[in-house]
Amino acid sequence: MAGRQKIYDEDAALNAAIDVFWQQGYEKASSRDLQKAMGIGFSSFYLAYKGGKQELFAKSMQRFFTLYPQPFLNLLKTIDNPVEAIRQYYYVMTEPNGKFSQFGCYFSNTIFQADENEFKDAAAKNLGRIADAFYDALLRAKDAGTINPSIPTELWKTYLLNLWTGLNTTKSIEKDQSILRATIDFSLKVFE
Amino acid sequence: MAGRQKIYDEDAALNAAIDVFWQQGYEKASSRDLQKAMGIGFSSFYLAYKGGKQELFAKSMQRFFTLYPQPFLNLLKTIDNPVEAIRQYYYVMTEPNGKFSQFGCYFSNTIFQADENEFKDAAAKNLGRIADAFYDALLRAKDAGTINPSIPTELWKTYLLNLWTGLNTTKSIEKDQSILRATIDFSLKVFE
DNA sequence: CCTAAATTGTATCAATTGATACATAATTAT
DNA sequence: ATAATTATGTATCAATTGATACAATTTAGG
Repeated sequence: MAGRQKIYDEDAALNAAIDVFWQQGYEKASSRDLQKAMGIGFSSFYLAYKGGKQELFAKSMQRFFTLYPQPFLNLLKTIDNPVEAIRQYYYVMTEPNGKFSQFGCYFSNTIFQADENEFKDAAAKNLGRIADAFYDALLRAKDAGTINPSIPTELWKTYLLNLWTGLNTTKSIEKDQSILRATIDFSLKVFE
Repeated sequence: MAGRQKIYDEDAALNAAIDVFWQQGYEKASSRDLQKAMGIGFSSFYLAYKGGKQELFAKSMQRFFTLYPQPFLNLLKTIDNPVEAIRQYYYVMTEPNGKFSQFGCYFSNTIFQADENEFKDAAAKNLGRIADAFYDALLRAKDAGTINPSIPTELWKTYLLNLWTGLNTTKSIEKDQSILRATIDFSLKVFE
């Protein structure tokens, strides 16, 4: 393995790219924006990501899932009261200074903003994985008698997805944090 | 008033522009795409819309409201059972071959896709106008004893907005029309 | 008819886009 | 040391963007 050493940190660069895509979306994030944020030039960019912006975005979305939803989904497996945990997860969309309320949901944004159907499908699949994990945790709580849902089992995933994806837009219309949280609370009551 | 006569129909051209913006969003709809759909050239385009794409979009969004939500909001004022009417309105998002399910909600899309905050705010305001009309109709029905809502009055608008804006994304994840409709039905039960 | 006003068609502009070419620099194996 | 290999910096490409210039065309009023 001869050759010059990398002058930049690959992980740090990818994390920087995630934030650029998160803020601007796939189409609006230009390759120059990305390179600037990643602290690298054209040559290093296309050497590391031969597929260019497309390849970078695919890896970026993959790591986003690993960084943000995945730890929570793992936690959810060990928790007795999933409704309360899910509520806190949804609350992050209402925190005025958080990345989620400012940039929105990475996956929902992608479904809206990306041209390539490949990315839309991948984003939808990631949201589906989250809904699946929510479903599993709630089903365990129901079987254990911790919760007594009044909503039919077959609607759980879509109902929870719709609450989350809705918040992603609604937060731009309704700025009052307490109203948003009250709407989350009310919507989640059907699981208690 | 001397001068050459317009060779194209202004209303038809604006309607064509609406569909282009609806399908592609403000940023992705290029001025050439718009001109082609409108059946006019550069000169006529910038003569009719001196503000260019921005002015055309502003007028397009205005007319969209007049063409689609407005007639329904007028109808809502004359109706005894607003919940059933609102349900049907929400159902359009689940019709596989309809413009709404294919292109999504014009206003929600704009909030996600437009760069200019001016357009995001205008889109949010339009959604607010719809929510206001829903609120008024439901309040009348409650006062008349037609419905017996179990959701606090102060959450009505946000709850209804969230259901609608959520569907705009959720329909891309959950393709089963019957599940989508069942979710709408279940969510609207709190007003009955 | 003729002139001023309004509309249209074509060519073109500067800026930005994603991406590549190519020379230079640094590192390791032989 | 020298060759092979990897990384970097700069210049540049073709395509597309929103927008303008300008001449040609059509129409109404005098």
